[in-house]
Parts: sequence; C-alpha cells; structure tokens
Amino acid sequence: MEHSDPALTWRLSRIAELTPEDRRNLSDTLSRSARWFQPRQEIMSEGDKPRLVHAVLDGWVISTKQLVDGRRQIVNFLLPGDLCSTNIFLLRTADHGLSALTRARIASIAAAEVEAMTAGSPRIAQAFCWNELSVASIQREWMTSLGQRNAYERISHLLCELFTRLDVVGMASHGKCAFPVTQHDLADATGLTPVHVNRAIQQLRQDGLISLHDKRLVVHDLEQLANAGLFNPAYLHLHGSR
Amino acid sequence: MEHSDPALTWRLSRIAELTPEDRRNLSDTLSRSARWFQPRQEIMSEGDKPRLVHAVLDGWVISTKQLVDGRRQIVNFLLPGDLCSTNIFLLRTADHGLSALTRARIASIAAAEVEAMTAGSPRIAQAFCWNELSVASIQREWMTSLGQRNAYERISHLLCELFTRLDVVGMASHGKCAFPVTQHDLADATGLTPVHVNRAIQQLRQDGLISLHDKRLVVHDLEQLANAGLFNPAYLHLHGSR
DNA sequence: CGTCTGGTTGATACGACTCAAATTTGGTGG
DNA sequence: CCACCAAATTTGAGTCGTATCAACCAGACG
Repeated sequence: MEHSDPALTWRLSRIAELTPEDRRNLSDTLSRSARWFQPRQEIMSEGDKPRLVHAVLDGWVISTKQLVDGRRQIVNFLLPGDLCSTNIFLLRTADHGLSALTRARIASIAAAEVEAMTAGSPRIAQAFCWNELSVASIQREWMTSLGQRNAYERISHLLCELFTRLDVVGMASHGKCAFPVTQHDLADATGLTPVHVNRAIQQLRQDGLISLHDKRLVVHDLEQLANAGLFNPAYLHLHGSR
Repeated sequence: MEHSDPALTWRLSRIAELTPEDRRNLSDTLSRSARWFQPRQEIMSEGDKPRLVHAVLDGWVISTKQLVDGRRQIVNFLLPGDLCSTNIFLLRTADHGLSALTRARIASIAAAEVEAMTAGSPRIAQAFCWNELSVASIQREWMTSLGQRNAYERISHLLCELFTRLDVVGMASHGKCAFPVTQHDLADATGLTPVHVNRAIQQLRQDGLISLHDKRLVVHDLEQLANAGLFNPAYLHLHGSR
C-alpha cells in the first residue's frame, strides 16, 4: 500500500522536503479512505457544506461552477496527485463542484485527519500551503487565458498546461499522454463553443503541432505549442521557493 | 494608531473570532509598516521573488498579469482590508503584480512577522486561511464571468461584486460608493475592449440600473443589477463557516 | 490656453456563435 | 461478429457580439 499514491508524494516532495515518514503517513492516510468513482459521478457538489478534503489518486477530475441558467465553467482539471483545498472546512458552502471525468480513485479525508497530518509535520503543512498557492496561480493564468487569449491560443495553452502537469507526475513521455477530455469539456474550460474548439484543434493538427484522437494527445513540438499559446510554465511554481 | 485599519480587522472579525488583543496585534503590526503609494505605482512586480506580504489599508489596488506581447489581465481588485497571499514566501517568483490604482496606504510585512502573528494566535491564522480561500473563490467566479457571461453580464457582475465588497468594509451606503476605476481598467478586468465596456455601461445607465460618473457609482437597484449579472454573493464567503 | 487623459460616437471587420445535418466512434446486445 | 444506438466529432452556412479604427468631446491641469 505504501506506493499507492506515487503522484501526490512525488509532487509534494518536489517542493517540501518530506521525510520518508511524512510520505508514509500521507500515503497511508489517503489510501485508507480511497474509493473509486465512475465517469461523470459527482464527488462534491457546489453549494453543499464541505465535509471532506479530496485528493485524486488516479484518473481525471473536473472542478466546475454553474450559472443559474445552466451555463457551466470548468475551473480546473485535477490530475493524479492533485488535492483540493485543505482548509475548505472554513467555508459554509462549496463554491464549486467536483466530478470524475474518467473512472477515478479519490481519497476523501476529514478535517481532523488533515489537522493531524499538519500538526504532526510542518513539512506536510507547508506542502499543503504550496498546493493552495499553486492552484490559485493556475486560476489566475486561466483568467488571463479567458480574458486575453483567442481560441487558438487558449487551446494551445491548456494543452501545454495539462501536458506539463501530467509530465510532472510521470504520466507523459515522449510527447505523449492520455487525454480523456471531450471537445465539449474543452469548450466548457475555455469559454468557447464545442464547434469552435473543434476548428481550433483542427488548425493545430494542420499546423503540425499536435495529434489528438482516441483519448491520446501527442505533442509534436512542445516549444512551438508553447509559443502558440504564450505558455510559460513559471506560473505552475513547480519548484517551490527553491 | 489603534484604529488605523478598521477595514481589515472588521473583515477578518466577521469570520474568525478575533480577541481584542488579536486586533491590536494585527493593527499594530500592519500600521508599523504602512506606507503611501501613488496612483499607478507598482507595489510588487510580476516575476520578482516575493519578499513581503501586502495589505491594503486605504485606497484601491489592482492585481495584474501580463502576456509577453503586452496584453494585460486584471485578476483582482484589492480594497481596503484586503490582503494578498500570506504564504507567498513559499514561491520562487510572484506570478502576478500589484499596483496602486488610487493613492493607497499599504502595509508590507515580512515572513517572520506573519509567522509571529499566526504562531501567537490560531484565530489570526484561521483568518488568514479564510482570506486565501475567499480570494481563490473570487478568482473562480471571475473565470466563470470571463468564460460564460457576455459583456453586459460581466460588467453588472463586477459592479455588484465591488459594491458588495465595499459595503462589507463600510465603504458603501445608500447604494453609493467611490469608484475610481477607468473604463480602460474595467476592460482589462473583463476581457473586453474599452469601447465595448463603454457601450455596456451606457446600456446599464439607460436601463436605469446605475449611475456612474466622476468616480462615483450609484447602484439604483442592487437586486436588478444582480439579476442582470447573475450575481450571487455566496462565493464571497462573507460568513465563514458559521 | 494647449495638452492630456478618459469618455463617447460611428462605421466597418472579424472571430466566435448558432443551427442543422452528416459522419465517425464506441459501446451494447442479439 | 454484426446491428444498433448514443455520444463525440466534423462540416457548412449564416448571424451576432465584440473588436478595430478613427474621430471627437469634456474636464483637469500646468
């Protein structure tokens, strides 16, 4: 069971110097509550009182917000190793929902367990803080995309981000990665229509930057794709303060 | 000097039960480092190593991100009582910049002072955590605006948000508040062009929802404006977990 | 006064949306 | 293994929201 969540410990170890004990502790706590969700299954619903902190051990999850008239914005993708806000208990209601995009293994832990971990290890506490900061930073970058980048740039940027984040947790190699996101989902994430997303993707293919089918993404030239999307990975804060 | 930052202590007291001593401590620490900035003056610049945590005691501040080609997105407005991320030291570089919009009094404190405060009072620590959560939530709402709302809705929503946030710190009354934001700034915040912002505002005036001139905003009917912008203040988490 | 910044107006262009249908893909059961 | 169905992708034509460009205007200020 010790290596049941390599993604999370890898990712956090990158920025806080977790001891082997920290990792074991984290690993154990998470896997104790791990549970599989089916595609489209809701993990946390917008508007409810938040009772648990969720971490993605396997699979893809989306974080969404709904307008009263049904319009939907995807506000983040959670990949293996990603963690939703660890202080969420301080809020009366969740301002966003979480749903599984693929079949996903999710750890859901209570406030007391979070506290036990942070109280027991300042390094874990620090890693959690870093997690919050990096999520907030990603959100700011998305705002910039939504406000300033055009369709082609938005898609390029999002692909670069997801590819890079997957790479960090060892889920990309040789420019290839799984990509279980429909064009409809991409539309909800980028604020475009599915039809327009489709056209932007076709343009990217034609420009030789990517291949995308059968839920696989191949990035032929990451540097060029990054240029196309004005992507600079600094906002992912992959190295912490070091 | 004790009451030199009513906004911040008011706002934080709303959600964490700060003791009189907490307030004095906070108040003193902040006012000790307070300093005035001129309009347009940069407070923290994107890309630099973050060395200080900033809090707005007076005036308006904007938080911005720039693309390499000069396009600019305003990612938040900081009003009196607002606090930028208290854990920012965990990052190697700042992913956004801060600039004064008006003349503004800013407290800038070092990591050690933040630690001293949080170590000395779990209530202050909790208030800081809540601050992070609420900023992240506002960002998600902005993403939803940028991705899903049209020009008229975006402006309405932003006006509702700013009016409400000003109201919380006692800076709005009878539907009126200061509004030192140019249409150009509104454009950078909403991802629209200044010309189009102008037209949306004119529509709002024509519809009798607002008056806006001479850096003063009058909201004639907040409920109607909220409807126009699909504004629901829940995401501001004004009441903490209570 | 002239200059500057911010706001307003009009004409035109274009990126993204809408609607509708065709096609492909993936899953399911006979 | 094929027939079927639903979901996802693709295509085309027409429209609309927002951008662009270019003036013009008003007040602030030195």
